[in-house]
Order: sequence, then structure tokens, then C-alpha cells
Amino acid sequence: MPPASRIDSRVEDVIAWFAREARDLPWRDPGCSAWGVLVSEIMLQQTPVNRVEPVWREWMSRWPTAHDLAAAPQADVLRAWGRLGYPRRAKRLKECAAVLVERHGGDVPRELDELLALPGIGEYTANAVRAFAFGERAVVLDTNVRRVIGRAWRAQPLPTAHLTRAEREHAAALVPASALEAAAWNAGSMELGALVCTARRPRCDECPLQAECAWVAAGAPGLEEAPRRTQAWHGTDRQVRGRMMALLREADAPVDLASCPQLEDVEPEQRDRCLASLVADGLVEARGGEPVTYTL
DNA sequence: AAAACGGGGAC
DNA sequence: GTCCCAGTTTT
Repeated sequence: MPPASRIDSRVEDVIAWFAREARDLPWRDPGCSAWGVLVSEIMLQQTPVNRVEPVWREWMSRWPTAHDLAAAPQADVLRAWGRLGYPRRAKRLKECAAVLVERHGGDVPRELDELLALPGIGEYTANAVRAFAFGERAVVLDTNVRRVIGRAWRAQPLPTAHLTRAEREHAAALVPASALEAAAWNAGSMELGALVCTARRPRCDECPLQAECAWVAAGAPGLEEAPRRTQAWHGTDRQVRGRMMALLREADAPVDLASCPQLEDVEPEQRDRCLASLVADGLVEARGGEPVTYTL
């Protein structure tokens, strides 16, 4: 990563804003373990902070180390994950814990390629762990940071669907040379994107970059025309899978999901398809017998 | 390159 | 009710 030759005033302003406005989150506690940071990043991949925080606290109190999670029954792990969504993340986090125990003595590695080799960890999460768990000077590029840089530096209303090489290089050039400032920039630009420079309704009046923002200077164009990212929900396989997982989390015995009253409104074809996909994902276990029943 | 994958809160 | 939010893996 090429070092930032000179710190940008907008970067300085984000760092100063973050020093004032940073939320007090448990995984930002200096005493939080690298494992705790990794767990938080997996939970935060698709889920807002306010929903993650209580689950993270309970989770870390129950399984403080990778050894603890690796030894936990998957059903307990999926129940503790609760309604965070995308339960495959919980399964992969447990698998990740097992790999840490097998290959790294239960510790979280700090090398990028070793992090990328772990289940459930991609480019964003690997760099986030390096930055927030180890204080390394990493390029942490989630959609929040991409949006902040896109607007304040490049006058773009919203990031493109895919990260380009030029964008990655621009982001790398903005990361301050000092590890301490780099960490503040990485956390602060994410926080600014999450709280102020939001996608559809940015709070420019509260933004520390308002006077310096290239997009504001251009008149904040293009937001209305930008393509929406809505996904169907009602009646989708996604929703049915979620309902099935919720039933199994609350059950204390195997459930006959093919004919239970809570799923009467679901067509048999969709029910079977969703059950098969949950079993294929390794989230649900089919028990033989007549009728066939299911458990976590 | 595109599709699959939850769920809750704001309006 | 409708819209918004978003990283990793699989195809």
C-alpha cells in the first residue's frame, strides 16, 4: 500500500469529528480481544450496530475465545445468533473458530492472506480486522467509506456496484501514514458514512466535510436518479427460510416443518425447496422417520 | 458478472 | 405498506 504523502484536510476533519462523535461500542474498547473484533465484524457485515451490540455482548460472554466457539454445538450458536439475519454467517463464524484453533493456536492472524483464507472473511473484513484489532495501516473499504470518498473527493452521489482498481488506489492514498491516524481515519470514515453521509438521506448540515465536499459543491446531484437496490421480500424463499429458522430456534424438539400450522400458507413446492436449501447449507438437519422432522 | 442470502427500522 | 441498508460465497 503506497503511503499517503501528505494528509488531506478532509481526512484530518474526519479524524477530528470522529474524536468527538465516535459511538462508545464494546468492540472499540482497547481491551477488546482480536477475536472480539473479528466477531463484531462478521456480525456487522449486513446488520446495523444497534442490533448487533446486545447479541455481541451475550455472545462474547458465552464464548470469549475461538476455542470456546469451536467447541460449541452449532444449534446453540444459531440460537445465539438469533434474528441478526443471514445465519450462514453464524455457521461460518463457528467454522472460522475451528480453523483458528487448528491452524493458528486459537489466535487471530494479522497477515492479510491468512485472514482471507478464513471462512466468512473477505477483503473488507480481513482489512477491518487488521485495522481495528491490530492497529495495522490497512485500507478498510466498506460501502460507507466508498460513499464518503466518492462524495467528498469525487462528487459522486453513490458508489458503483463494484470496487474498481482506481478506487482502491485512491482510498489507499488517503490513508494517513501514521498507524494511529490511519486507524482513526478508517473507523471515522465508516462512522461518518453510517451516521451522517448516508446513502439516500445524507445529513449534510451535520457533516464536518460540508464546506469541503466536492459533491455538495456540485449541488448534491444525482441522488434521485440513482438506481434503487430494493429486493423482493414477501413470499420469497428468503422469507420462508427465515421463518423456518425462527421456528427451529424456538423449538426444543424436532419439528415437522412439512406440515406445521405456522407454514400452512406456504406452497408445498416452496416449502420443500426451502427445506432442501437449508439442509444443503448445513443449517438444518433432517431426521429420518415418518413424518420427517427437522432440527438445527 | 450475477445471483443468493435476513430482518428490522424509518417514513 | 414501501423503501433503505450491504459483504461473502456460489454459480
